Amino acid sequence: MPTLAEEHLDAAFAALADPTRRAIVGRLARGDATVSELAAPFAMSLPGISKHLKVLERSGLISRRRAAQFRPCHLEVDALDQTLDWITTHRRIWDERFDKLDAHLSAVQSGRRGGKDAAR
Amino acid sequence: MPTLAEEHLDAAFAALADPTRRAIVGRLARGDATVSELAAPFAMSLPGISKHLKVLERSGLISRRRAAQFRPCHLEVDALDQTLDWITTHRRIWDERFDKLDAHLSAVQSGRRGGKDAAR
DNA sequence: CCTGTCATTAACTTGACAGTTAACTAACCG
DNA sequence: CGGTTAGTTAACTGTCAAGTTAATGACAGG
Repeated sequence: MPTLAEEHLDAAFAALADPTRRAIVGRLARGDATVSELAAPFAMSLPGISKHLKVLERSGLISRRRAAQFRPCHLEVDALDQTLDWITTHRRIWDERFDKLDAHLSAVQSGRRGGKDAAR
Repeated sequence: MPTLAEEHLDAAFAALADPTRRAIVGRLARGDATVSELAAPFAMSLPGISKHLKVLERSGLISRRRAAQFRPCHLEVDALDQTLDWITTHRRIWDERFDKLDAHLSAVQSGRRGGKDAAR
């Protein structure tokens, strides 16, 4: 039973797994842009870009509004932050693991009291 | 022509897009583990887990060694950091955009000199 | 050496996604 | 109204990934 946050991470990470979409996110980090503006750097049909934008929108990473015949795209930085949070959290857990190992080694070096849990 | 780093990001983000694989990474952040240990929490066949591990390994997020008939898995935190770097970089670009906007607004408020670049 | 344990490979099914072209919708502009 | 610009939807193709079961490899230990 995946939580809602989990499902959102699925979509956000999957969206970021494509280089075209990462480039689009990179562009939008500098400010909103229309579909044509976003498409310009790529040797890809407009429908192709449109699909990428739909993927990004479903993932919550971008939103779109209507302005005349344009559809300006906007980076939703909160969604990006959720992916950031997941990674930093687990990165931190990893670091804490080393802290514990260091503490253990220090204890062993000074106290010299048994080697339980040394290696699996 | 995607750079090597780009390709690696493709694989790393794609690997993290799956909840099972994220859970495996989460487990490995707490320390190395064998395939069976990693598989235990999941209602999935062992070959299924094996495939996920292969995806994680190809992405560079984990490595495996051999110890008797076990294949202990190890989190490669550098690969995780690369994804972290990509996101933080673009997150920072986004923040700087606001800085510029603020500067612009301040300038407008004090100096009152023309509205170039107001909206696209 | 043969049996059990740990794990992978093989073969297959199913479903999703990237990309295309062609056709369509929506809105401005003259 | 008709044309133009901006973008999406439809239909189709090819590729790749997730999951399964069944068979196979690698190693420890009596």
